[in-house]
Amino acid sequence: MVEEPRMRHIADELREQIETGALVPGALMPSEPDVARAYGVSRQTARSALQLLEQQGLVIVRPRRGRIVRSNKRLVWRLSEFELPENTGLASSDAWETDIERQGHDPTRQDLEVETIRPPQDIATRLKLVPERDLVVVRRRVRFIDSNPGITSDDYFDEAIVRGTELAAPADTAREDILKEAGYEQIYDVDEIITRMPTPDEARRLAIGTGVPVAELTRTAYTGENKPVRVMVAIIPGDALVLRYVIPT
Amino acid sequence: MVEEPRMRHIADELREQIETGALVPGALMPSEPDVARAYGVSRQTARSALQLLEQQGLVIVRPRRGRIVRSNKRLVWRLSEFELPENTGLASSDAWETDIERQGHDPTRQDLEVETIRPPQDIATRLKLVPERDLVVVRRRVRFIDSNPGITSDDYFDEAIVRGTELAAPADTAREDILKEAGYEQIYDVDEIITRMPTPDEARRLAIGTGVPVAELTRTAYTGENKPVRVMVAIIPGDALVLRYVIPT
DNA sequence: AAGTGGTCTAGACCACTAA
DNA sequence: TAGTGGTCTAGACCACTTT
Repeated sequence: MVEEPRMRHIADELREQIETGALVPGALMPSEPDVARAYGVSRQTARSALQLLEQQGLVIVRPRRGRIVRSNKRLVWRLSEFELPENTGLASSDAWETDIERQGHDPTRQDLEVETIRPPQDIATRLKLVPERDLVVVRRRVRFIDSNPGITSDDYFDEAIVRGTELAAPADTAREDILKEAGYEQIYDVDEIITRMPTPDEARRLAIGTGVPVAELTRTAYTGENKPVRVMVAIIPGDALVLRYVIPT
Repeated sequence: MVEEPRMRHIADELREQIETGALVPGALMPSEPDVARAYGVSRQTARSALQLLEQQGLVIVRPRRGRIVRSNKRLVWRLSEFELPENTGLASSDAWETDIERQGHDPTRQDLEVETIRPPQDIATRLKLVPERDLVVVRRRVRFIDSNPGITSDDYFDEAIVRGTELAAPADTAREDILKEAGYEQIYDVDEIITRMPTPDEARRLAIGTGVPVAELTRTAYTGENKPVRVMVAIIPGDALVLRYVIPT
């Protein structure tokens, strides 16, 4: 029988207290010195144990305040709700505000920033553009939930298409039919979802701690002729949302 | 100007080496003593710096071997491919094997385990069953990619429906029309995706290191009468797959 | 003023991997 | 056998939050 490292043992016991509800979401974890005293170990060992729980996503750290048990409540973001009996007739394109509101939260605050840039390689590939030759208009949004940063979502358009339209200017009232009026009707979307840890930059913009993964959702919109006309990249903190799709079989 | 902590500085420099390609995926990172010597810090500080990179998902740790720069190649799993021009007529239900094969990898090995149990609360809720009264048949799979554990996917069925069918026995050749023959035709799916860190148990089953998040995909299949007849829960390592959906607008 | 997590040092022993 | 990461101790100073 191999003896278990003490930090692991301590982490397991604390983990159990969280899972059984002895420590409820929002509660303060015992501090590093507390744990060190309680188990008769050095502060480093206590710290390592608590850091294991961070890695496992069970607690968030508030420097100089303490560690807090994470809540696992998530809001739902419906990314395709067509053909559902309960469908209320919304376009899925910006169900965001409706979704958040319906769940009792406030989605109104959005920071918007519009730029014209040379496309990054991956965006260029998706839009079938040439990085050295073509330009894209990018509309960067930080969407807030109850005044806290919720997700970032960046929309990319071929500059040659949106030049002169509302989409190329920092207006917030842009309707989705602008592209349609320009002769590019969006017929279908392709969504690609990956999971990873945030870059330091993303962690800062979204105000999330280390140990919170993100989902990266890339939605490419195509016309009937399979021409990609829009790429959206959303970075979603792992503990904020459920992504939901309804799929006819 | 605030002076930057040395561990952060070291981590930033190493991160840059990875991003610029000076350290390629698969390469060994400098060891803890190496970094300590190179920067004139204690081993703990060097270790902390390297652990920052782990948290950021840039390296994986092989205890007693070293740290290795992570590859970011991902395979694509198409979760709805209907109505696509290039559609080859596959059912989306088990596109898994086709998808993996088409990308030049081997999906054939699968470990299957079939059990009849009382449903966990969340499964019971989704299947509209009563945990104390009803039973479910669960078919647990570990699907391998090139002989390495790729994802786990657990299928849950109402025991009263599948009793006596192939789905209730540990056979691997179960076709999807078994439910249809029993009078429960699946008309649509609801997929819900969340992102989180793996439980210690999942990390073990999937042979992933700490610092690698997972996506949890829950697919609930419904009949035309909106009766849920099947729940699949897949645990997907963050660095293994891209989840893809095609959505008519 | 007391307490917190963040950082850092300078040691130590262990089990295992690779040469 | 040399090198690696895993664990652990016993100190220390810091900036900031809460009381």
